[in-house]
Amino acid sequence: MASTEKLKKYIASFGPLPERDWAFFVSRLQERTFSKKEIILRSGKVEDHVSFLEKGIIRYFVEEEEKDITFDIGFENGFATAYDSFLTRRPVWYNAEALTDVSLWSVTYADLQEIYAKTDAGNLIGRRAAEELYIKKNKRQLSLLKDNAEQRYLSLLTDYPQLIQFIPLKYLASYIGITPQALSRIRKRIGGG
Amino acid sequence: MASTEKLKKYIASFGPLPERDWAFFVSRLQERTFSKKEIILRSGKVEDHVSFLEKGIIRYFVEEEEKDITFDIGFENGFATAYDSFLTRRPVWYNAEALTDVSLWSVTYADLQEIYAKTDAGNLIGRRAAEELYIKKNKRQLSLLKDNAEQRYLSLLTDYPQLIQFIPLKYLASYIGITPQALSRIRKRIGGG
DNA sequence: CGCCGAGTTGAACTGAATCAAGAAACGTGG
DNA sequence: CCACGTTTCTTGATTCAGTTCAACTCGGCG
Repeated sequence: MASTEKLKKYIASFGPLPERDWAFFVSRLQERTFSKKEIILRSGKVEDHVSFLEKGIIRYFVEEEEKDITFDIGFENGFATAYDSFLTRRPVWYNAEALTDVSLWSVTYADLQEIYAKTDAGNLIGRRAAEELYIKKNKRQLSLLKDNAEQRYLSLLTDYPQLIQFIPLKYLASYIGITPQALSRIRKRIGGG
Repeated sequence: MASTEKLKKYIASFGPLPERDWAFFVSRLQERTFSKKEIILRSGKVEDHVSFLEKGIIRYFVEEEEKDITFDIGFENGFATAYDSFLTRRPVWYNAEALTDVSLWSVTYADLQEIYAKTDAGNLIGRRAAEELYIKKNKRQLSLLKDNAEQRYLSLLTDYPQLIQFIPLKYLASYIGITPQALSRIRKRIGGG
């Protein structure tokens, strides 16, 4: 029973969004919900959706020998998809898991092609999603190169203060690129958390 | 007087490429050349091209206090662009510099829109470029999280054995995320290079 | 020639990994 | 709702990869 209001506001912030385009877009949207710990996309599958993360947190991880690595985290109010697989139609080599109850507004690959063909706003949305995902990776790459672990943790704190409390320390640590022990010590050192 | 053969072969490898589409695409291509150490894109400008890197090596770097950080390297036979700026039409906050003499096949933003509108293959090309850039970032992100400096250097060696010899050690070190001293020692330790 | 930036090497230091053990939190079944 | 086992988190001790500071070499270029 969720509404598409948040998504509409988000998309409208990119540029003009004719009511007609929006209506067509909405007609192709499907709501998908997942409960905490549920796997959203499993390694070996092809990603068939671009989704707006209406509610919840998603982690993307690869399974390495002994431990797995959380290389990306999707926060609410942004796009979420295994974009490389979505574009190439080839299987993903990583997994996506709901860290909390999650609610998505999704369009399938086929529907998106139709949206591209029939609306101007569709192209804007598609391109903007691509850009958002790309920019996020770019920012993170730079942060991994120039910031130390503590600075990366503090950035997360300032960017998503309400959200990181729902993420188990071990996943945050992996995302930051350090061990759980090290993150535990950072938290102790800097106080509040 | 370069030819577009390499580019054609590259694009044809993505999927079917009708001669008509290719011809239209080529009509919008412009060759751009830069000599070693020349700045290709300066911080504050808007990226107006998506380019195929026909020949040469490009480094992308941010200027930090005292030293700068090479966060990306473009190698020949792949797409090269400041994709975030290209999509958003907003200024870049980093620089692109030719590490060797560089030769590019470029399309402008405006021309690419026309190519999208008038050809099917255009969409394929645009999407594939996006995907290539995204995948590269994804791979690198994972590598920064799970590999140590020596492994990252070895990956570079195996991926671009002929090319890394043209890149000054200090830029490679920055790209890997370590100091020049540390890379110098890694090279000594592992022998060849 | 002498200068200058790039690379090398050494020594001391530091942030984070690893190994290990105990404490807290969490989920499941009774 | 409690008891149990399992997972997650914390804390300590030790080790290690990479930084920093510093001196020296090398090669190109005025």
